[in-house]
Amino acid sequence: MNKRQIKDLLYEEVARIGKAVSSPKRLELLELLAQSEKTVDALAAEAGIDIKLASAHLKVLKAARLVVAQRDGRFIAYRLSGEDVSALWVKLRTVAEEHLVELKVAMDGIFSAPEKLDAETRRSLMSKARRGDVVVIDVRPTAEYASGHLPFARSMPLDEIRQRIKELPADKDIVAYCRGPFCMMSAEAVTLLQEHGYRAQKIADGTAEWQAAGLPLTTS
Amino acid sequence: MNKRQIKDLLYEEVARIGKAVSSPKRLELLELLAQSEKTVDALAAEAGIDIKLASAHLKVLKAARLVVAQRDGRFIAYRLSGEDVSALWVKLRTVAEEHLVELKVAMDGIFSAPEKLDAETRRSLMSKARRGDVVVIDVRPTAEYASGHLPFARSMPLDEIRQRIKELPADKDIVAYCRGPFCMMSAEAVTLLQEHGYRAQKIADGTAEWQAAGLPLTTS
DNA sequence: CGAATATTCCAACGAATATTAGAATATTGC
DNA sequence: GCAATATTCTAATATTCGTTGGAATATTCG
Repeated sequence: MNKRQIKDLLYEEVARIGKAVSSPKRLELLELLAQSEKTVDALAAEAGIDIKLASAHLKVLKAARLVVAQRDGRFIAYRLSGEDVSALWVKLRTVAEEHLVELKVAMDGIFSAPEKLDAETRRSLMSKARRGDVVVIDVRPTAEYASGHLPFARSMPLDEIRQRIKELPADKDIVAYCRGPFCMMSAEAVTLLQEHGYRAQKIADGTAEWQAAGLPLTTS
Repeated sequence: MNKRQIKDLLYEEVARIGKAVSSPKRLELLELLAQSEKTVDALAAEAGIDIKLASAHLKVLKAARLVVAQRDGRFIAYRLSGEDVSALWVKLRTVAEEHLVELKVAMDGIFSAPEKLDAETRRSLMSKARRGDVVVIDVRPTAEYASGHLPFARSMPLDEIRQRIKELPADKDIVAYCRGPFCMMSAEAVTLLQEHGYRAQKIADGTAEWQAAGLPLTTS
């Protein structure tokens, strides 16, 4: 084997990862799995695709070793094969946000731009949350919250906010987050809260972004 | 536009980046461009492909905004559109190295495994280099060295080592680096130096890895 | 065991992609 | 303006990929 053949082989292997992340649906599946492990039909339902198609995409992700499957009774649960996979998704999205004008305008135009956080903002958010000056709410489904959430955040799933809104203090700032910058749940939560007179805002970070920034999550 | 359509659009955009990095040749081109800007025929020659094909791949990378082209007289120089692109390449390769068994065995088997560095090792290498306890040599072509190199490293291109070997101190440890873990130049340099009685070793880092680890480069 | 559920496998189609060859374009230097 | 050089564009082909429908597999529950 000469140098050229060796190199071809090495880049070929890395391209397997590239190919795995070259499909929009697979990226969506990865982002969903970055929240918590999920079954095939849960993934299919959330991504709005047929179960067979979801299964096919998951097979590709599995072949690239980005996800692992585990049978649990009648269901098969998929999960990311490591934190680094989640970090790769964040990196891809960040590069896209940075360079693709089309994505920038899409995100600006469609829903109110989520607050991008820098290291300092993240730090100050945490100290305010620790002191109780702000209430950080995680509006994702409870299973995702349980799988890992921002420190000091309390679970308040989007579809329970209406009923449970009185649990929130009316005199404090409320900060909502969900699955990340592409997720619209926190925006809906903020609208809902503001309609009820709360001071609410959202942040762009989800747990994947938080972790990719080198900050710890809490698992309950 | 409903939520599903918006999401489809967003993931579609990110997948443009994914598609761009789904080809082995494009990854190789990205790694080459992470060293320094280069012309189309230089890239084609280094990657071992036809100029037309290189041009086609570069067009794809350009459409994904990962590279930018600038005409310089008769030549057109391509360069990465940002540091984050280089970081994306490193991330992809790292994920591949971590999860793909095939890549692990390929790297172990073919040439002696390069030393993976952790934060502590990098720090100690720099302080030894600063004190002059080790001599760090950059064995890439001079243009790449000029475009950015490790602090305290001196340029000693692979194909000049034979002639210039006496410039190196025989009583000190020599540490060679090149374009990264896939590049074989530092391994060749080490073999050459050891044959001449030098205490030489290589590290896996190139400038992209160094930078991705959050450490600064020097430009001359 | 047999029905129900969850998931995967297989086959097939059209769409997108990589690669190659040949023509066309843009710039430089005479 | 013309020849030389560097690069891109166009067209053509083989291959791969995404998606869908129907059949097959594995597990649980009665």
